[in-house]
Amino acid sequence: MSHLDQLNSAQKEAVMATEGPLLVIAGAGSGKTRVIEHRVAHLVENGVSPEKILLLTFTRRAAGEMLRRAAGHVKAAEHVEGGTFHSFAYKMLRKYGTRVGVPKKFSILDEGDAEEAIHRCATQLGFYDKKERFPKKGALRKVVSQAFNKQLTVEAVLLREYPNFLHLADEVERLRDRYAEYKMEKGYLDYDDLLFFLLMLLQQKETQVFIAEKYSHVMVDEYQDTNRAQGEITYFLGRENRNVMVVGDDAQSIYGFRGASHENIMEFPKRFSKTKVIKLEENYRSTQDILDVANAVLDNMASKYSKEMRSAHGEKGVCPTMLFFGNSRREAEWIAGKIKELRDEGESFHHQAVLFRSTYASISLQAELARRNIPFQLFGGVKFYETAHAKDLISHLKILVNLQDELAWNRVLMLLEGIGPRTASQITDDIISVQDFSDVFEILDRHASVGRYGDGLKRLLSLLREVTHEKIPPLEQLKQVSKYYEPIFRTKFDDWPKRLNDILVLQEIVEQYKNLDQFLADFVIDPPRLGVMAEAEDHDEKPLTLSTIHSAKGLEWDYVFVIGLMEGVLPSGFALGRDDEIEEEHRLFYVGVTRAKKQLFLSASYLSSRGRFDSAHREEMGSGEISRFLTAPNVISKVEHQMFVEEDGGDDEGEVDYDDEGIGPVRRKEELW
DNA sequence: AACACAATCCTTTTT
DNA sequence: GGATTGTGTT
Ligand SMILES: Nc1ncnc2c1ncn2[C@@H]1O[C@H](COP(=O)(O)OP(=O)(O)OP(=O)(O)O)[C@@H](O)[C@H]1O
Repeated sequence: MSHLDQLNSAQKEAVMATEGPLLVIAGAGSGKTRVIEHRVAHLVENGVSPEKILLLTFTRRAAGEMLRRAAGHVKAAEHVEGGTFHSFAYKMLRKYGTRVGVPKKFSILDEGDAEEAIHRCATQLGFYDKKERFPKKGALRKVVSQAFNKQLTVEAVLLREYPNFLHLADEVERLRDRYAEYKMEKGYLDYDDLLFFLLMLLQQKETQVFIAEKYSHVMVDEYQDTNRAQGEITYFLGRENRNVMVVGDDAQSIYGFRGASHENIMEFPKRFSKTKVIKLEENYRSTQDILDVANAVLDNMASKYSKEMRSAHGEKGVCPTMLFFGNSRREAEWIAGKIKELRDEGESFHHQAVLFRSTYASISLQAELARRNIPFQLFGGVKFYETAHAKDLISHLKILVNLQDELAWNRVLMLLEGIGPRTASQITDDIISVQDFSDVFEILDRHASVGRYGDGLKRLLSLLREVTHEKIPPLEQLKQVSKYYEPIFRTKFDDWPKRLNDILVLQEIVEQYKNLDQFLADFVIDPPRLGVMAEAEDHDEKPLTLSTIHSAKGLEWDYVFVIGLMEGVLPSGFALGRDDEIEEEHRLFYVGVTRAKKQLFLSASYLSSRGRFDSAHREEMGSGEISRFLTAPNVISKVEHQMFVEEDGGDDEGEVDYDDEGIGPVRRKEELW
């Protein structure tokens, strides 16, 4: 029982309340996740088998952290079940999907695949034949997805996001229906379908009974990040035995763009009668100096999240620092220098993080870190599984697993010289009408008589013959495919040397699988943790973290730098002029600030690195002003300011001339604002 | 029907 | 800056 000593009384109460619905609502760093950890340990110690405990949350990163921490106290706890809602849905639907009409074998469409599918549907419906411009696939996917995630009509989403296409609501709705049919016909599920069909499954009484037997306790972390579907899923998971605990912080709700809101938290006690509500009052993460800033930020928001946070240790700490630079390269130089300095004083890279609103805000810093040989790990931005070269290779593997995979075939064929959309579609249609490889070979053989692309098809044919000839391990298959792909790869990408390493990385990942099918599923649902940049690879030292604020949720570091605090960056340019979105940006800032344990740096630079290209958007991006979240009087009065501005104002395109001296900190207080 | 090049549009955060 | 759409050529 010793682990219970690591909890305060409110936390203990939550841990000991092992029966009945429970809502833990508390500010950042108050030990909510710790409650989950210890509740798992406590349950396991009291005889609950770990497989009967289900832990869920929305983001992969938070899920990983939660599972890691939950396994930390009692050995057996490493067998608890859980992950993201999506990964749980995938596992359930694999086994029981047919009960709700999901094809027996299905594969997952990532965003790019989904867009491709939607494009095909829209083309089939003739929406691109008309003279009038029809929204492009990316926009269409967004509308369809948002309508589901926010539970809105297509019309309502259009009104908000694409008012210029409002008159096309009927067509978009027809497209949505067609897309839904298409997916069922072809055995595809997109991310939203995972939640949709899981919910459908859980609505069946027999599933509820079965789930109640399989899982005695369900816990959801970061509950404010759940949207309507996920809230319903939680409800049905707990409906039979009512042992559901959700934890969250309404002030940290930052996924409004996909339909998450604090409503689920507020509604929880209504959905589950006799819910025990526990609030945690003390903050164990940050120094009081940091919390003072965080409290001020909370106070500035339109909604009143009146949770005054105070440090449990009563530790005052170091005053947060605000830094202002002439341009983003100077910002990057200074921050990289500071990080190095801290490391040399004994604060390892691993305990420091740089956070930003969107990945592009970190580009200068990435370059600078690489230049200084500082190892870092990047979270957010383009996912490995979304890069064109990875998708090319993966498509070949998908074919091997599912010969009817139309989208994969199309992609593979389009890579060949002389084959464009038209020919690719024709050949694909022929192929998916047959059932086994020998027939496919025959079809390819037949098409290979066309001189224009015959050679390419013959190469493909011989590759396929080789990898299907006998049972060979996934890694061997991938190696063959890579060899086949190499010449295509070199022609297709001018920057292929930069991408080459990814191909080897992919092989390393595949090496761990005996089963291609499993690999392909994991690759999209639970992608391997490899944010490790090439720069970091030959270091033994654990890397620095670079992360979007979204992906930093639930995590903490001793030293945190939040960069790019300008109007148009944070708050994002997209949010300007929309009150509800500004509010969400504000919460995002709050999340960033509350990641810091010991010291917090907040930085802004007058010109972003792409500032001069962005003339088209400069207006809405807010002309280089410091973020309103920072200039609020009650915030700025709680931080120390340092200015680093050169006499000439700083030219971003200047010659590369690194000079760590020369620009001294100029302490100012009020003048600038 | 495919391709190369030019003009034009759009750019976030996650699964 | 990249992605997509349009135009002219093969
Ligand atoms: N009772 C406690 N005594 C000492 N340290 C604690 C206690 N509770 C939590 N902590 C520590 O405080 C930090 C924050 O805890 P935790 O991550 O559980 O907070 P959280 O409420 O989940 O935060 P967030 O809202 O940011 O996800 C962690 O380092 C945790 O180990």
